[in-house]
Amino acid sequence: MQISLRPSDPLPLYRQLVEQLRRQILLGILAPGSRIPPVRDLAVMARVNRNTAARAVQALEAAGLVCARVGRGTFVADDAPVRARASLGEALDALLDRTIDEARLLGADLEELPARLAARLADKEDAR
Amino acid sequence: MQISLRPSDPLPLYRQLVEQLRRQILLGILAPGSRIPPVRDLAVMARVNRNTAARAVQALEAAGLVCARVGRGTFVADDAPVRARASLGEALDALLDRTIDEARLLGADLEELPARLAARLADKEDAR
Amino acid sequence: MQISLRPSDPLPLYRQLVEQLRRQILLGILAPGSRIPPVRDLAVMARVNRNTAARAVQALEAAGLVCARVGRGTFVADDAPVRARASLGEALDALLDRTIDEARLLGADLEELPARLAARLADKEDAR
Amino acid sequence: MQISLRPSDPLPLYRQLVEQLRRQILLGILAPGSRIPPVRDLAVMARVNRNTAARAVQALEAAGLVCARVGRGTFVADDAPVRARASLGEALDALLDRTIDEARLLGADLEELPARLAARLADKEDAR
DNA sequence: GTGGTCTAGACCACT
DNA sequence: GTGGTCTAGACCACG
Repeated sequence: MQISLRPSDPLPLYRQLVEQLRRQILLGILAPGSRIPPVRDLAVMARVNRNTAARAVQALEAAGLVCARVGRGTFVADDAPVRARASLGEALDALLDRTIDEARLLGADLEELPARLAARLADKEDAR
Repeated sequence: MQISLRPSDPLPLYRQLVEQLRRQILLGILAPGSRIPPVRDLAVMARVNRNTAARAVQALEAAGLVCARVGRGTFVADDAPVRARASLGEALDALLDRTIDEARLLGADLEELPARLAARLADKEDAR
Repeated sequence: MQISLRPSDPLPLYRQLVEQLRRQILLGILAPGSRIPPVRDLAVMARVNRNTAARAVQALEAAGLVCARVGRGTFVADDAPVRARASLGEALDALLDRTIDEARLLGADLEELPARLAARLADKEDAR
Repeated sequence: MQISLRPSDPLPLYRQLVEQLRRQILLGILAPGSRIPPVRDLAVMARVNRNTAARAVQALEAAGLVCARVGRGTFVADDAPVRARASLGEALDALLDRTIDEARLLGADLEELPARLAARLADKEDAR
């Protein structure tokens, strides 16, 4: 299991960590009932302050994806994949809505937006 | 000329103001050589403190879109439309890049992204 | 008699006007005892607000280069050339001192400064 | 590290601070990757309000000399020395151009200017 | 009335 | 404790 964050990203580190972990759950890398690494280890893996890692885990627990048992560790909830999948769609739509709002604020032509996004994606693939 | 800011938006007020003004310049509502409203008036229009409005105008000046003359007022630069258009493209690409990065972080299928964005746009149009 | 100001210059317009007039006195274009143009005419010549022209004349009077007689006009003082010449040297040294201080603040190598100034002058001549 | 500002200087305090910090970077006192003092500390050192210090740091960030991370601090950019050196040359030429323009306005003989500047520098050294 | 600077003090999100 | 934003109110030089 590997975690890679981008410190320069405007998205806070703990939020990036949340998304990474949710993704692992979504992809089944972290299976329901399995134990996730302790906060200290997460912090080391993500090269992040312990508090930052703890905050991410708390967010996951608040979202019901994970369940912390004092003294034993934190475990992936049984219905985590379902929740994760549902929340992925929601999160994605919310993200796109924010993108649309910002683009409108910039004065862009919204019709062109999907094409431009596709072009941008193609650019990134080429850069690989 | 009207200005509407959303105080709850994560984008700071002064940045929202910058974008609104840049858009007016881009659309030619504020023509090159014309005078933009004094900072004090902008502040009233946008319902923000004078300093906040001043900060936005100073950002515009730093971007070369506008030229401020103490005691006389602030004027739209002659090459403002060109600069504004160029910076719109940059801002838009930066926005889309951020969107792509966040979507990847969420674990989304990037291929689907443009289609989903288009669908989201259509939804918003229908809601009108 | 012609006056040319640069509105974009950081030096305020009225100060530029003062220097232009002082120079005219220094060069004898405006002779001792002669009448200088009324503020209104100066304002037109310099393409400046009347208040700005008035301010410049007041500054000249405060410096003793000029003497205003209500109802009759403003006249160049008898000792104006002497004063103007003396103040030129002072003003020049003050200017250079300011330049040195700023260059030091910037972290520049002061030894190089005169040579760089000479180079800059040569550049400007070539541009002619 | 010490900071000394002159409140009576026509150059605004925050600009003076910018120059002081840029100089430290230029001279390598603040090395690339190193952390600069927190805004609150800078404010105390420079005896200015926190906002004034913050404004200076933000200007440095806008110039790409420094990178601010909320909650972590502000760090000298890797390419800061290069940028700083480049901008020093520009700033110096701009300063000398302003000096030339003002001297011309004063009615001075521009040929003499470099020599006079050198003399003024020698005077200052003797005064030491 | 114009833009610009500065202070003071508050609140926020992030580490 | 870190940087960032915002308000409020003052003062300044310039036109």
